[in-house]
Amino acid sequence: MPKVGMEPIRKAALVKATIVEIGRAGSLDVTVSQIAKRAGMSSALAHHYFGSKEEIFLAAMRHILSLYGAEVRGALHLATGPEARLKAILWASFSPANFRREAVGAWLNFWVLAQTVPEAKRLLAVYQSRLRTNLLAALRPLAGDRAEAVAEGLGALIDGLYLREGLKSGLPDGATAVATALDYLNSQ
Amino acid sequence: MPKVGMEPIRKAALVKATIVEIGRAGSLDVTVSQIAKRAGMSSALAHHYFGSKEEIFLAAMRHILSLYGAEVRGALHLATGPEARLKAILWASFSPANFRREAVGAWLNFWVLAQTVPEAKRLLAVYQSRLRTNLLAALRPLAGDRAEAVAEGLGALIDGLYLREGLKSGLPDGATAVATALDYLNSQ
DNA sequence: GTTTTTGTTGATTGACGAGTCAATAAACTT
DNA sequence: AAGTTTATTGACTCGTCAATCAACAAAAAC
Repeated sequence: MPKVGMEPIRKAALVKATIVEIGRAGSLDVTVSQIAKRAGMSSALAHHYFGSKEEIFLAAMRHILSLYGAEVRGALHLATGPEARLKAILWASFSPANFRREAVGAWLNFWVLAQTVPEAKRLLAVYQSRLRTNLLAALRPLAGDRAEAVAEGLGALIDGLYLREGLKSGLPDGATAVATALDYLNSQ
Repeated sequence: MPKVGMEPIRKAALVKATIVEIGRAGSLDVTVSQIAKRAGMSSALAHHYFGSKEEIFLAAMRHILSLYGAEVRGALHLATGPEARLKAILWASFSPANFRREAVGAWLNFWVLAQTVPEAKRLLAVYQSRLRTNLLAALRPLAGDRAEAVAEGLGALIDGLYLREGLKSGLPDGATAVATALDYLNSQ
């Protein structure tokens, strides 16, 4: 039943399945077969489209990062004024879409991937510097020359809250995370 | 040349080698053979003493955690007054011993391990609650009923700074990390 | 209507790695 | 001195998994 134009569909399914499987397993120890099975195809097909397991992982990482980026951009678009922009970034970071368990699990593992795979490191660096730029732009009118330091701290705080979320047993709780981050902000 | 009483020596060597190898590899994809080789013995001997790879990992994790705990306890012992105690915790967290690249790399990977291995999760939870208790005790005289929230934020901030350190290319820089955390504190 | 491109998979290869075993030997016990 | 415990390893088993291949099918191109 080979229909033409399957490539993007298959690829998207694989990316989605990869994120789910990594979230499930809690590690990168996920076989191509598992991923392919969840995406409803043979492992050979997964290799056919992506060439290697590493490429699959990288595509999944790009996807998560671009989802996050889109969400931030969208929220930023609606926000006027520095405070609103900061809030928008925080809400987007801890929005249900980014803060679901699978995504957080995947995120943590991409951090690990970045330790070994240069391309993963690059992607993460891009995300970090974008976050930093966004924070900085919103902070400068509020914090002046302390903006740099505050952005640094806030960035680390966001990552830390993510990290802890991955370990918690209960349900993800974006609201509390936002509250903690806002608390930090207000006092600066 | 079998001398008696090797067990603790061999185990210590394996634990040390495990941390180094995980730091090197940047992931838990480290073979028992690699670890054993670095520790100067055969992989069979490593299995003989620890039974399984997972046990080796857990022992390494316990070791790192107990090193950290000892350092905090030592620093806390010398500190008088809430501010000094907070500083002591921060200095210990980012001391050269805990903040060397291998240790940070290992730390990150233990986080991943905690996602799947219950015992690892337990160990990490113990560390987190101890940190929380220490912070809380020092914060209460300073921040009153806001202590809870501040401790939560500060804990996440410390983890986040660790996380980012693992990814950075340059040398570890504990001083800057402490400064960022102190900055957070002062403003609260 | 044949050739080429695209989609698809079952079977296979080749490597690697955790854990076991049998064997060897030194050191303690009685 | 015989027996037991501890230390130690090379060789082996058994499973797993990434990646490849050969083959088949449908659509598109020519």
